[in-house]
Amino acid sequence: MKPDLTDALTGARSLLGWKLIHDSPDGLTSGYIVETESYDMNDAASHAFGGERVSNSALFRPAGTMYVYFTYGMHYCFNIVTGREGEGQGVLIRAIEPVEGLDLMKKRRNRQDVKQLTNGPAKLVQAMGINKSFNGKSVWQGGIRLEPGKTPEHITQTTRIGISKAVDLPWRYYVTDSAYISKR
DNA sequence: AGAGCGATGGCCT
DNA sequence: GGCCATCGCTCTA
Repeated sequence: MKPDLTDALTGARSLLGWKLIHDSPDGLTSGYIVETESYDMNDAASHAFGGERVSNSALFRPAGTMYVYFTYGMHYCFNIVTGREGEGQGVLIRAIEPVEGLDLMKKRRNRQDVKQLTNGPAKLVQAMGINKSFNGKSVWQGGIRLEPGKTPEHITQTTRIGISKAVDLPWRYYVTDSAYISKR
């Protein structure tokens, strides 16, 4: 059983509710995906805009490839590639609801408040122990993986966060009732 | 509740 | 040199 990663829009919606799991040497952490954003190659806000380069090449691999990038000099963010190889599209995972490994998440984040552990793209990456070494690898082959979670009751669609181009595209999705999203 | 801002480094022009 | 798909702290209200 897999989420529908046919394209970035479908993928962003389909991934909501799926359980993201990282079985690391330090322990297992997991959470339900509650907030996502779509990006594609024809989208000026996307890292894929302008075509493939060394830094964004993972985005041009097959659906299910992970794209992990470094930004603001200190943070990493995590995407799941959608579409076909060469299309340069994907879904940014912006927030998850913590499920397993809460103590480990607190330690990695150096925060105790459960609602502050994973309610942002760089926060969940830190809490889950995701790093650059996963860039280019696939969610279908171990390490970080997806399992069916719980189907969201209601989904809100709105504009994306933290971008300066294509700001009006409503390509952000979140589980309406979730207490673990980055922004309402 | 919301605005402002510093941290910090890779990448593009 | 300037820009970032961010975060957490501080200040004002």
